[in-house]
Amino acid sequence: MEELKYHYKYPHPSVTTDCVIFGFDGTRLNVLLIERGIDPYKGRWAFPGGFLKMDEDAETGALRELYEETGLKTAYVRQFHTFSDPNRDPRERVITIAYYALVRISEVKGGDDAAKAEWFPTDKIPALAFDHDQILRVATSELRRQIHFEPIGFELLPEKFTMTQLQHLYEAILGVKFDRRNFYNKMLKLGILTQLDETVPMPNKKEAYLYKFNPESYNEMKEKGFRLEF
Amino acid sequence: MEELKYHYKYPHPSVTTDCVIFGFDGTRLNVLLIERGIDPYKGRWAFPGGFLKMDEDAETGALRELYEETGLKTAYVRQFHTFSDPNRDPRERVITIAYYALVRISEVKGGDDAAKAEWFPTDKIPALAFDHDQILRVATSELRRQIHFEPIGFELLPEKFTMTQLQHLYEAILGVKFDRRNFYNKMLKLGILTQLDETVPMPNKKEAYLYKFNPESYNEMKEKGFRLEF
DNA sequence: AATCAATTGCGTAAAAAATACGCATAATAT
DNA sequence: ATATTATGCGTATTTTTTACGCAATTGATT
Repeated sequence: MEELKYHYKYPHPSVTTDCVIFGFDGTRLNVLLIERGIDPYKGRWAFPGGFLKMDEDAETGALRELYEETGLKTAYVRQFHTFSDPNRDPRERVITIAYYALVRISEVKGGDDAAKAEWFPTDKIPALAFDHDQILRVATSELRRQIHFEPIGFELLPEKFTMTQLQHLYEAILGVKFDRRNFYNKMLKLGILTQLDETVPMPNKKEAYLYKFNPESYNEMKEKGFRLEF
Repeated sequence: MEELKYHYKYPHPSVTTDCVIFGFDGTRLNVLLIERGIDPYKGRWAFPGGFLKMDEDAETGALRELYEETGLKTAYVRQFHTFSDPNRDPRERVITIAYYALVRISEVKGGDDAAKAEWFPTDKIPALAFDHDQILRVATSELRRQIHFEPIGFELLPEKFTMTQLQHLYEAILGVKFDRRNFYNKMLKLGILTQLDETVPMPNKKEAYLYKFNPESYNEMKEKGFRLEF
Protein backbone atom coordinates (compact mmCIF):
# COMPACT_ATOMS: atom_id res chain seq x y z
CA MET A 1 0.00 0.00 0.00
CA GLU A 2 1.20 3.45 -0.84
CA GLU A 3 2.18 5.90 1.82
CA LEU A 4 -0.50 8.46 2.69
CA LYS A 5 1.41 10.93 4.76
CA TYR A 6 -0.82 14.04 4.62
CA HIS A 7 -3.60 13.99 7.21
CA TYR A 8 -6.52 16.37 7.68
CA LYS A 9 -9.45 16.54 10.05
CA TYR A 10 -11.82 17.38 7.16
CA PRO A 11 -11.76 16.21 3.54
CA HIS A 12 -9.80 18.44 1.16
CA PRO A 13 -10.28 18.64 -2.59
CA SER A 14 -7.46 18.40 -5.07
CA VAL A 15 -6.69 21.65 -6.89
CA THR A 16 -5.33 21.84 -10.41
CA THR A 17 -4.79 24.51 -13.02
CA ASP A 18 -5.80 24.09 -16.64
CA CYS A 19 -4.55 26.30 -19.41
CA VAL A 20 -6.47 26.99 -22.62
CA ILE A 21 -3.70 28.05 -24.99
CA PHE A 22 -4.96 30.13 -27.91
CA GLY A 23 -2.92 30.63 -31.07
CA PHE A 24 -3.77 32.28 -34.39
CA ASP A 25 -2.66 30.70 -37.67
CA GLY A 26 -3.44 33.70 -39.85
CA THR A 27 -6.97 32.62 -40.55
CA ARG A 28 -8.45 30.78 -37.63
CA LEU A 29 -8.22 30.76 -33.87
CA ASN A 30 -6.61 27.53 -32.58
CA VAL A 31 -6.19 25.87 -29.22
CA LEU A 32 -3.43 23.52 -28.14
CA LEU A 33 -4.65 20.14 -26.92
CA ILE A 34 -2.86 17.18 -25.35
CA GLU A 35 -3.82 13.61 -26.01
CA ARG A 36 -4.31 11.80 -22.72
CA GLY A 37 -2.13 8.72 -22.34
CA ILE A 38 -3.83 7.30 -19.28
CA ASP A 39 -7.28 6.70 -17.90
CA PRO A 40 -9.69 8.25 -17.24
CA TYR A 41 -10.47 9.52 -20.72
CA LYS A 42 -7.42 7.78 -22.21
CA GLY A 43 -7.05 8.82 -25.85
CA ARG A 44 -9.28 11.88 -25.43
CA TRP A 45 -7.91 15.38 -25.85
CA ALA A 46 -7.55 17.79 -22.95
CA PHE A 47 -6.00 21.11 -22.01
CA PRO A 48 -2.52 21.15 -20.47
CA GLY A 49 -2.89 21.20 -16.73
CA GLY A 50 -1.90 19.61 -13.51
CA PHE A 51 -1.80 19.76 -9.77
CA LEU A 52 -0.99 23.02 -8.11
CA LYS A 53 2.12 22.82 -5.97
CA MET A 54 1.75 23.88 -2.36
CA ASP A 55 4.25 26.74 -2.67
CA GLU A 56 3.08 28.26 -5.98
CA ASP A 57 0.08 30.42 -6.69
CA ALA A 58 -2.30 29.49 -9.48
CA GLU A 59 -0.85 31.82 -12.11
CA THR A 60 2.63 30.40 -11.51
CA GLY A 61 1.17 26.94 -11.96
CA ALA A 62 -0.54 27.91 -15.20
CA LEU A 63 2.70 29.43 -16.52
CA ARG A 64 4.55 26.26 -15.58
CA GLU A 65 2.07 24.16 -17.57
CA LEU A 66 2.38 26.60 -20.46
CA TYR A 67 6.16 26.30 -20.42
CA GLU A 68 6.06 22.52 -20.32
CA GLU A 69 3.88 22.40 -23.43
CA THR A 70 5.10 25.32 -25.53
CA GLY A 71 8.58 26.16 -24.26
CA LEU A 72 7.38 29.73 -23.67
CA LYS A 73 8.57 31.30 -20.42
CA THR A 74 6.36 34.37 -20.70
CA ALA A 75 2.97 34.96 -22.27
CA TYR A 76 -0.28 36.74 -21.68
CA VAL A 77 -2.19 34.52 -19.24
CA ARG A 78 -5.45 35.35 -17.56
CA GLN A 79 -7.50 33.51 -14.99
CA PHE A 80 -11.09 33.31 -16.18
CA HIS A 81 -13.03 30.79 -14.07
CA THR A 82 -12.76 28.08 -11.46
CA PHE A 83 -14.67 24.88 -12.16
CA SER A 84 -15.89 23.10 -9.07
CA ASP A 85 -18.58 20.59 -9.96
CA PRO A 86 -18.13 17.82 -7.36
CA ASN A 87 -18.27 15.17 -10.09
CA ARG A 88 -16.17 16.77 -12.79
CA ASP A 89 -13.39 14.20 -12.25
CA PRO A 90 -14.48 10.57 -11.79
CA ARG A 91 -11.50 9.69 -9.56
CA GLU A 92 -11.79 12.18 -6.75
CA ARG A 93 -12.93 15.71 -6.16
CA VAL A 94 -10.78 18.04 -8.26
CA ILE A 95 -11.31 21.78 -8.46
CA THR A 96 -9.56 23.43 -11.38
CA ILE A 97 -8.55 27.05 -11.70
CA ALA A 98 -8.68 27.76 -15.42
CA TYR A 99 -6.51 30.22 -17.35
CA TYR A 100 -6.29 31.12 -20.96
CA ALA A 101 -3.01 32.02 -22.60
CA LEU A 102 -2.42 33.93 -25.83
CA VAL A 103 0.69 32.90 -27.75
CA ARG A 104 2.25 33.36 -31.15
CA ILE A 105 2.12 29.98 -32.85
CA SER A 106 5.35 30.82 -34.69
CA GLU A 107 7.21 31.09 -31.37
CA VAL A 108 5.97 27.76 -30.04
CA LYS A 109 8.79 25.25 -30.37
CA GLY A 110 7.06 22.42 -28.57
CA GLY A 111 7.77 21.63 -24.98
CA ASP A 112 9.95 19.03 -23.33
CA ASP A 113 6.88 17.12 -22.35
CA ALA A 114 6.59 13.72 -23.99
CA ALA A 115 2.83 14.06 -24.39
CA LYS A 116 1.38 14.43 -27.87
CA ALA A 117 0.27 18.02 -28.39
CA GLU A 118 -1.59 19.43 -31.38
CA TRP A 119 -3.26 22.65 -32.50
CA PHE A 120 -6.97 22.50 -33.35
CA PRO A 121 -9.09 25.26 -34.90
CA THR A 122 -11.79 26.31 -32.46
CA ASP A 123 -14.48 25.20 -34.88
CA LYS A 124 -12.99 21.69 -35.26
CA ILE A 125 -12.47 20.53 -31.70
CA PRO A 126 -12.43 16.78 -31.06
CA ALA A 127 -14.16 15.12 -28.12
CA LEU A 128 -12.60 16.45 -24.95
CA ALA A 129 -11.91 14.84 -21.58
CA PHE A 130 -13.64 15.77 -18.31
CA ASP A 131 -15.62 19.03 -18.53
CA HIS A 132 -13.12 20.57 -20.90
CA ASP A 133 -15.73 21.34 -23.55
CA GLN A 134 -17.44 23.55 -21.00
CA ILE A 135 -14.09 25.09 -20.06
CA LEU A 136 -13.46 25.93 -23.72
CA ARG A 137 -16.87 27.55 -24.09
CA VAL A 138 -16.29 29.77 -21.08
CA ALA A 139 -12.74 30.58 -22.20
CA THR A 140 -13.89 31.66 -25.65
CA SER A 141 -16.65 33.75 -24.17
CA GLU A 142 -14.26 35.45 -21.73
CA LEU A 143 -11.73 36.08 -24.48
CA ARG A 144 -14.41 37.86 -26.50
CA ARG A 145 -15.34 39.87 -23.47
CA GLN A 146 -11.79 40.84 -22.64
CA ILE A 147 -11.06 42.14 -26.12
CA HIS A 148 -13.34 45.09 -25.36
CA PHE A 149 -11.03 46.23 -22.58
CA GLU A 150 -7.55 45.35 -23.77
CA PRO A 151 -5.94 45.05 -27.21
CA ILE A 152 -5.15 41.42 -26.53
CA GLY A 153 -5.24 40.58 -30.22
CA PHE A 154 -1.65 41.68 -30.62
CA GLU A 155 -0.47 38.93 -28.27
CA LEU A 156 -1.54 36.44 -30.93
CA LEU A 157 0.12 38.07 -33.94
CA PRO A 158 3.79 38.20 -34.90
CA GLU A 159 5.55 41.48 -34.14
CA LYS A 160 4.94 42.73 -37.68
CA PHE A 161 1.62 42.05 -39.34
CA THR A 162 -0.61 43.31 -42.11
CA MET A 163 -3.90 45.06 -41.55
CA THR A 164 -5.71 42.16 -43.15
CA GLN A 165 -4.13 39.69 -40.72
CA LEU A 166 -5.25 41.88 -37.83
CA GLN A 167 -8.75 42.08 -39.24
CA HIS A 168 -8.96 38.32 -39.69
CA LEU A 169 -7.87 37.87 -36.08
CA TYR A 170 -10.56 40.17 -34.75
CA GLU A 171 -13.11 38.48 -36.98
CA ALA A 172 -12.03 35.05 -35.74
CA ILE A 173 -12.25 36.04 -32.09
CA LEU A 174 -15.52 37.92 -32.33
CA GLY A 175 -17.16 35.74 -34.96
CA VAL A 176 -18.21 38.65 -37.16
CA LYS A 177 -17.16 40.24 -40.45
CA PHE A 178 -15.97 43.82 -40.81
CA ASP A 179 -15.78 46.10 -43.78
CA ARG A 180 -12.10 46.15 -44.71
CA ARG A 181 -11.92 49.92 -45.18
CA ASN A 182 -13.81 50.80 -42.01
CA PHE A 183 -11.67 48.42 -39.98
CA TYR A 184 -8.55 50.04 -41.44
CA ASN A 185 -9.76 53.55 -40.61
CA LYS A 186 -10.84 52.62 -37.12
CA MET A 187 -7.62 50.86 -36.18
CA LEU A 188 -5.46 53.70 -37.44
CA LYS A 189 -7.52 56.33 -35.62
CA LEU A 190 -7.04 54.46 -32.34
CA GLY A 191 -3.42 55.55 -32.55
CA ILE A 192 -1.88 52.33 -31.19
CA LEU A 193 -0.43 51.13 -34.50
CA THR A 194 2.74 52.20 -36.25
CA GLN A 195 2.87 51.75 -40.00
CA LEU A 196 6.29 50.51 -41.11
CA ASP A 197 8.02 51.33 -44.36
CA GLU A 198 8.23 47.64 -45.07
CA THR A 199 5.78 45.83 -47.25
CA VAL A 200 5.27 42.14 -47.86
CA PRO A 201 4.35 40.73 -51.26
CA MET A 202 0.97 39.07 -50.98
CA PRO A 203 0.66 35.84 -52.91
CA ASN A 204 -0.76 36.73 -56.33
CA LYS A 205 -1.88 40.17 -55.16
CA LYS A 206 -0.76 43.69 -54.46
CA GLU A 207 1.85 44.02 -51.73
CA ALA A 208 0.67 44.98 -48.23
CA TYR A 209 2.16 47.32 -45.64
CA LEU A 210 3.36 45.93 -42.32
CA TYR A 211 2.29 47.41 -38.99
CA LYS A 212 3.39 46.94 -35.43
CA PHE A 213 1.58 47.45 -32.14
CA ASN A 214 2.75 50.48 -30.18
CA PRO A 215 2.67 49.69 -26.43
CA GLU A 216 3.79 53.22 -25.45
CA SER A 217 0.82 55.00 -26.96
CA TYR A 218 -1.48 52.26 -25.68
CA ASN A 219 -0.23 52.77 -22.12
CA GLU A 220 -0.73 56.51 -22.48
CA MET A 221 -4.31 55.97 -23.55
CA LYS A 222 -4.99 53.55 -20.72
CA GLU A 223 -4.23 56.31 -18.20
CA LYS A 224 -7.21 58.36 -19.25
CA GLY A 225 -9.65 55.49 -19.50
CA PHE A 226 -9.83 53.48 -22.64
CA ARG A 227 -12.41 51.39 -24.40
CA LEU A 228 -12.03 49.31 -27.52
CA GLU A 229 -15.25 49.02 -29.45
CA PHE A 230 -15.73 46.52 -32.25
CA MET B 1 -5.05 14.78 19.95
CA GLU B 2 -7.80 15.33 17.41
CA GLU B 3 -8.67 12.70 14.91
CA LEU B 4 -7.20 13.23 11.44
CA LYS B 5 -9.13 10.77 9.38
CA TYR B 6 -8.60 12.08 5.82
CA HIS B 7 -5.36 10.87 4.28
CA TYR B 8 -3.70 11.84 1.01
CA LYS B 9 -0.47 10.93 -0.75
CA TYR B 10 0.17 14.59 -1.62
CA PRO B 11 -0.68 17.73 0.34
CA HIS B 12 -4.09 19.27 -0.44
CA PRO B 13 -5.07 22.90 0.12
CA SER B 14 -8.22 23.95 1.90
CA VAL B 15 -10.82 25.56 -0.36
CA THR B 16 -13.26 28.23 0.77
CA THR B 17 -15.72 30.57 -0.85
CA ASP B 18 -15.93 34.26 0.03
CA CYS B 19 -18.85 36.44 -0.91
CA VAL B 20 -18.62 40.19 -1.44
CA ILE B 21 -22.21 41.30 -0.91
CA PHE B 22 -22.98 44.64 -2.56
CA GLY B 23 -25.98 46.75 -1.59
CA PHE B 24 -27.07 50.24 -2.63
CA ASP B 25 -28.48 52.66 -0.06
CA GLY B 26 -29.80 55.18 -2.58
CA THR B 27 -26.59 57.17 -2.65
CA ARG B 28 -23.58 54.96 -2.14
CA LEU B 29 -22.51 51.42 -2.89
CA ASN B 30 -22.11 49.36 0.28
CA VAL B 31 -20.65 45.99 1.18
CA LEU B 32 -21.65 43.71 4.03
CA LEU B 33 -18.81 42.83 6.40
CA ILE B 34 -18.57 40.45 9.35
CA GLU B 35 -16.50 41.17 12.43
CA ARG B 36 -14.24 38.22 13.14
CA GLY B 37 -14.68 36.74 16.60
CA ILE B 38 -11.60 34.54 16.59
CA ASP B 39 -7.97 34.66 15.64
CA PRO B 40 -6.34 35.16 13.25
CA TYR B 41 -7.41 38.73 12.62
CA LYS B 42 -9.79 38.72 15.60
CA GLY B 43 -11.77 41.98 15.62
CA ARG B 44 -11.00 42.73 11.99
CA TRP B 45 -13.73 42.82 9.36
CA ALA B 46 -14.04 40.23 6.62
CA PHE B 47 -16.39 39.00 3.92
CA PRO B 48 -18.81 36.19 4.73
CA GLY B 49 -17.26 32.93 3.66
CA GLY B 50 -16.32 29.47 4.71
CA PHE B 51 -15.18 26.05 3.73
CA LEU B 52 -16.61 24.46 0.66
CA LYS B 53 -18.43 21.22 1.41
CA MET B 54 -17.31 18.18 -0.53
CA ASP B 55 -20.68 17.68 -2.21
CA GLU B 56 -21.47 21.26 -3.20
CA ASP B 57 -20.08 23.32 -6.03
CA ALA B 58 -18.64 26.75 -5.36
CA GLU B 59 -21.74 28.73 -6.34
CA THR B 60 -23.89 26.66 -4.02
CA GLY B 61 -21.39 27.38 -1.26
CA ALA B 62 -21.45 31.10 -1.97
CA LEU B 63 -25.26 31.12 -1.93
CA ARG B 64 -25.20 29.26 1.39
CA GLU B 65 -22.93 31.91 2.88
CA LEU B 66 -25.18 34.60 1.47
CA TYR B 67 -28.25 33.02 3.04
CA GLU B 68 -26.59 32.66 6.42
CA GLU B 69 -25.74 36.36 6.50
CA THR B 70 -28.69 38.01 4.76
CA GLY B 71 -31.54 35.52 4.90
CA LEU B 72 -31.81 35.75 1.10
CA LYS B 73 -32.35 32.45 -0.65
CA THR B 74 -31.84 33.83 -4.15
CA ALA B 75 -29.76 36.67 -5.50
CA TYR B 76 -27.53 37.59 -8.37
CA VAL B 77 -24.18 35.98 -7.58
CA ARG B 78 -21.18 35.82 -9.87
CA GLN B 79 -17.81 34.19 -9.50
CA PHE B 80 -15.10 36.71 -10.30
CA HIS B 81 -11.71 35.39 -9.17
CA THR B 82 -9.92 32.69 -7.22
CA PHE B 83 -7.24 33.86 -4.82
CA SER B 84 -4.42 31.41 -4.34
CA ASP B 85 -1.41 33.13 -2.77
CA PRO B 86 0.23 30.36 -0.71
CA ASN B 87 0.50 32.70 2.30
CA ARG B 88 -2.86 34.42 2.20
CA ASP B 89 -3.95 32.59 5.35
CA PRO B 90 -1.40 32.31 8.17
CA ARG B 91 -2.78 29.02 9.48
CA GLU B 92 -2.58 26.79 6.46
CA ARG B 93 -2.86 27.00 2.72
CA VAL B 94 -6.37 28.19 1.83
CA ILE B 95 -7.53 28.90 -1.70
CA THR B 96 -10.69 30.95 -1.91
CA ILE B 97 -13.14 31.11 -4.78
CA ALA B 98 -14.60 34.60 -4.59
CA TYR B 99 -18.10 35.68 -5.62
CA TYR B 100 -19.89 38.94 -5.53
CA ALA B 101 -23.60 39.17 -4.81
CA LEU B 102 -25.98 42.01 -5.62
CA VAL B 103 -28.84 42.44 -3.15
CA ARG B 104 -31.51 44.94 -2.24
CA ILE B 105 -30.60 46.28 1.17
CA SER B 106 -34.30 46.72 1.96
CA GLU B 107 -34.86 42.96 1.58
CA VAL B 108 -31.99 41.98 3.90
CA LYS B 109 -33.43 40.95 7.24
CA GLY B 110 -30.19 39.78 8.77
CA GLY B 111 -29.23 36.15 8.90
CA ASP B 112 -29.48 33.56 11.61
CA ASP B 113 -25.77 33.77 12.10
CA ALA B 114 -24.73 35.17 15.45
CA ALA B 115 -21.78 37.05 13.93
CA LYS B 116 -21.89 40.81 13.90
CA ALA B 117 -22.60 42.02 10.37
CA GLU B 118 -22.63 45.62 9.14
CA TRP B 119 -22.93 47.58 5.89
CA PHE B 120 -20.03 49.82 4.95
CA PRO B 121 -19.88 52.30 2.06
CA THR B 122 -17.18 51.24 -0.38
CA ASP B 123 -15.27 54.44 0.25
CA LYS B 124 -15.22 53.93 4.03
CA ILE B 125 -13.98 50.40 4.44
CA PRO B 126 -12.26 49.51 7.74
CA ALA B 127 -9.10 47.40 7.97
CA LEU B 128 -9.90 43.97 6.55
CA ALA B 129 -8.68 40.51 7.47
CA PHE B 130 -6.49 38.30 5.26
CA ASP B 131 -6.19 39.58 1.67
CA HIS B 132 -9.77 40.84 1.70
CA ASP B 133 -8.77 44.38 0.70
CA GLN B 134 -7.37 42.93 -2.50
CA ILE B 135 -10.51 40.82 -2.95
CA LEU B 136 -12.63 43.95 -2.65
CA ARG B 137 -10.55 45.81 -5.22
CA VAL B 138 -10.91 43.01 -7.73
CA ALA B 139 -14.64 42.62 -6.97
CA THR B 140 -15.28 46.32 -7.57
CA SER B 141 -13.30 46.24 -10.78
CA GLU B 142 -15.17 43.18 -12.06
CA LEU B 143 -18.52 44.71 -11.11
CA ARG B 144 -17.65 47.76 -13.20
CA ARG B 145 -16.67 45.52 -16.04
CA GLN B 146 -19.80 43.41 -15.87
CA ILE B 147 -22.13 46.38 -16.00
CA HIS B 148 -21.15 46.83 -19.65
CA PHE B 149 -22.62 43.46 -20.54
CA GLU B 150 -25.61 43.06 -18.24
CA PRO B 151 -28.02 45.52 -16.65
CA ILE B 152 -26.99 44.31 -13.21
CA GLY B 153 -27.82 47.64 -11.64
CA PHE B 154 -31.45 46.64 -11.31
CA GLU B 155 -30.51 43.83 -8.93
CA LEU B 156 -29.51 46.49 -6.43
CA LEU B 157 -32.60 48.71 -6.68
CA PRO B 158 -36.11 48.15 -5.32
CA GLU B 159 -38.67 47.01 -7.86
CA LYS B 160 -39.85 50.57 -8.44
CA PHE B 161 -37.32 53.35 -8.61
CA THR B 162 -36.88 56.86 -9.91
CA MET B 163 -34.58 57.77 -12.78
CA THR B 164 -32.41 59.75 -10.39
CA GLN B 165 -31.93 56.73 -8.14
CA LEU B 166 -30.89 54.68 -11.15
CA GLN B 167 -28.46 57.37 -12.22
CA HIS B 168 -26.93 57.60 -8.77
CA LEU B 169 -26.44 53.84 -8.76
CA TYR B 170 -24.63 53.85 -12.09
CA GLU B 171 -22.54 56.77 -10.94
CA ALA B 172 -21.64 54.99 -7.70
CA ILE B 173 -20.62 51.81 -9.49
CA LEU B 174 -18.68 53.47 -12.27
CA GLY B 175 -17.29 56.36 -10.27
CA VAL B 176 -18.32 58.98 -12.81
CA LYS B 177 -20.97 61.69 -13.18
CA PHE B 178 -23.55 61.79 -15.94
CA ASP B 179 -25.62 64.59 -17.31
CA ARG B 180 -29.07 63.99 -15.90
CA ARG B 181 -30.90 64.65 -19.18
CA ASN B 182 -28.60 62.52 -21.31
CA PHE B 183 -28.81 59.65 -18.84
CA TYR B 184 -32.60 59.88 -18.94
CA ASN B 185 -32.69 59.87 -22.75
CA LYS B 186 -30.23 57.01 -23.02
CA MET B 187 -31.98 54.74 -20.52
CA LEU B 188 -35.37 55.28 -22.09
CA LYS B 189 -34.06 54.62 -25.60
CA LEU B 190 -32.64 51.28 -24.45
CA GLY B 191 -36.22 50.13 -24.13
CA ILE B 192 -35.78 48.05 -20.99
CA LEU B 193 -37.64 50.41 -18.65
CA THR B 194 -41.36 50.81 -18.15
CA GLN B 195 -42.55 54.15 -16.86
CA LEU B 196 -45.30 53.72 -14.30
CA ASP B 197 -48.24 56.07 -13.73
CA GLU B 198 -47.15 56.38 -10.13
CA THR B 199 -45.06 59.22 -8.86
CA VAL B 200 -43.35 59.72 -5.53
CA PRO B 201 -43.14 63.09 -3.82
CA MET B 202 -39.50 64.08 -3.54
CA PRO B 203 -38.63 65.75 -0.26
CA ASN B 204 -38.94 69.50 -0.85
CA LYS B 205 -38.93 69.03 -4.62
CA LYS B 206 -41.07 68.23 -7.62
CA GLU B 207 -42.50 64.73 -7.59
CA ALA B 208 -40.71 62.08 -9.65
CA TYR B 209 -42.05 59.29 -11.84
CA LEU B 210 -41.38 55.69 -10.89
CA TYR B 211 -39.95 53.17 -13.34
CA LYS B 212 -39.49 49.44 -13.31
CA PHE B 213 -37.05 47.18 -15.12
CA ASN B 214 -38.62 45.17 -17.93
CA PRO B 215 -36.97 41.72 -18.06
CA GLU B 216 -39.03 40.64 -21.10
CA SER B 217 -37.71 43.32 -23.42
CA TYR B 218 -34.23 42.85 -22.00
CA ASN B 219 -34.30 39.14 -22.83
CA GLU B 220 -35.50 39.95 -26.33
CA MET B 221 -32.60 42.31 -26.84
CA LYS B 222 -30.09 39.82 -25.46
CA GLU B 223 -30.97 37.44 -28.29
CA LYS B 224 -29.57 39.72 -30.93
CA GLY B 225 -26.45 40.73 -29.05
CA PHE B 226 -26.60 43.52 -26.59
CA ARG B 227 -24.14 46.02 -25.21
CA LEU B 228 -24.72 48.61 -22.52
CA GLU B 229 -22.49 51.61 -22.97
CA PHE B 230 -21.99 54.18 -20.25
C1' DA C 1 -47.01 86.85 -0.94
C1' DA C 2 -43.02 87.23 -3.63
C1' DT C 3 -38.50 85.32 -4.36
C1' DC C 4 -34.92 81.89 -4.28
C1' DA C 5 -32.92 77.35 -4.58
C1' DA C 6 -33.11 72.83 -5.92
C1' DT C 7 -34.88 69.23 -8.62
C1' DT C 8 -37.85 67.18 -12.18
C1' DG C 9 -39.67 66.68 -17.04
C1' DC C 10 -38.90 67.16 -21.78
C1' DG C 11 -36.76 68.85 -25.45
C1' DT C 12 -33.19 70.37 -29.54
C1' DA C 13 -28.70 71.71 -31.78
C1' DA C 14 -23.97 70.62 -32.48
C1' DA C 15 -20.18 67.40 -32.47
C1' DA C 16 -18.41 62.91 -33.00
C1' DA C 17 -18.53 58.26 -34.47
C1' DA C 18 -20.12 54.49 -37.15
C1' DT C 19 -21.44 52.88 -41.55
C1' DA C 20 -21.76 52.43 -46.52
C1' DC C 21 -19.41 52.51 -50.44
C1' DG C 22 -16.43 54.62 -54.66
C1' DC C 23 -12.33 54.02 -57.24
C1' DA C 24 -7.50 53.48 -58.72
C1' DT C 25 -3.55 50.18 -58.39
C1' DA C 26 -0.98 45.81 -58.46
C1' DA C 27 -0.38 41.02 -59.54
C1' DT C 28 -1.81 36.64 -61.42
C1' DA C 29 -4.77 33.35 -63.98
C1' DT C 30 -7.04 32.45 -68.25
C1' DA D 1 -5.95 41.45 -73.50
C1' DT D 2 -9.19 40.57 -69.94
C1' DA D 3 -11.07 38.98 -65.74
C1' DT D 4 -10.31 38.31 -60.88
C1' DT D 5 -8.95 39.42 -56.46
C1' DA D 6 -6.81 41.90 -53.06
C1' DT D 7 -4.61 46.31 -51.50
C1' DG D 8 -4.51 51.55 -50.48
C1' DC D 9 -6.94 55.62 -49.60
C1' DG D 10 -10.68 58.34 -49.63
C1' DT D 11 -15.71 60.66 -48.90
C1' DA D 12 -20.79 61.02 -48.18
C1' DT D 13 -24.49 59.58 -45.25
C1' DT D 14 -26.49 57.98 -41.16
C1' DT D 15 -26.47 57.28 -36.36
C1' DT D 16 -25.01 58.18 -31.80
C1' DT D 17 -23.15 60.96 -28.33
C1' DT D 18 -22.70 65.17 -26.05
C1' DA D 19 -23.90 69.83 -24.60
C1' DC D 20 -27.23 72.51 -22.95
C1' DG D 21 -31.96 75.38 -22.95
C1' DC D 22 -36.15 76.09 -20.41
C1' DA D 23 -40.58 75.62 -17.99
C1' DA D 24 -42.80 73.37 -13.83
C1' DT D 25 -43.09 72.01 -8.97
C1' DT D 26 -42.11 72.33 -4.18
C1' DG D 27 -40.30 74.03 0.24
C1' DA D 28 -37.53 77.47 2.47
C1' DT D 29 -36.49 82.32 2.92
C1' DT D 30 -37.40 87.02 3.02
